[in-house]
Amino acid sequence: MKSDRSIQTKERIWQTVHQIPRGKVASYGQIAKMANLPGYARYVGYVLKTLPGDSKLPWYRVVNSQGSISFKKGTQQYLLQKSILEGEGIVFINGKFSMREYGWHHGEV
DNA sequence: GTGCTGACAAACG
DNA sequence: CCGTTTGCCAGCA
Repeated sequence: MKSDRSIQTKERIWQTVHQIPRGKVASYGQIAKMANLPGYARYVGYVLKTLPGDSKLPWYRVVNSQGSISFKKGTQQYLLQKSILEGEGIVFINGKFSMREYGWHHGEV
């Protein structure tokens, strides 16, 4: 069995991602830290990757700490995430955006 | 158990 | 600013 702990861990990550307000983004490491799981940045990526297709989670608001999308540039996934974020008002310049401007801090809406 | 992988991140040069 | 190295950790073969 997949241990109850890992299940709750995933749910805490889902909850945290769910709280990211529209038009803002958060890094994998930041999500992990907020979910009280420092060091689990890569695991956050894994959790999002294995989300069920019908999930309503705003996975596209999770990006890397360098202010860019973690999918390989040019892939369908990269383009999808980029267009959704642009639709929420985020401006890309050479594949990057300002974390200082769009970064989310727990507590703000 | 062992070794490799990855939607990461920070430190180097 | 960019490519590389190192640290990280659960999943999976």
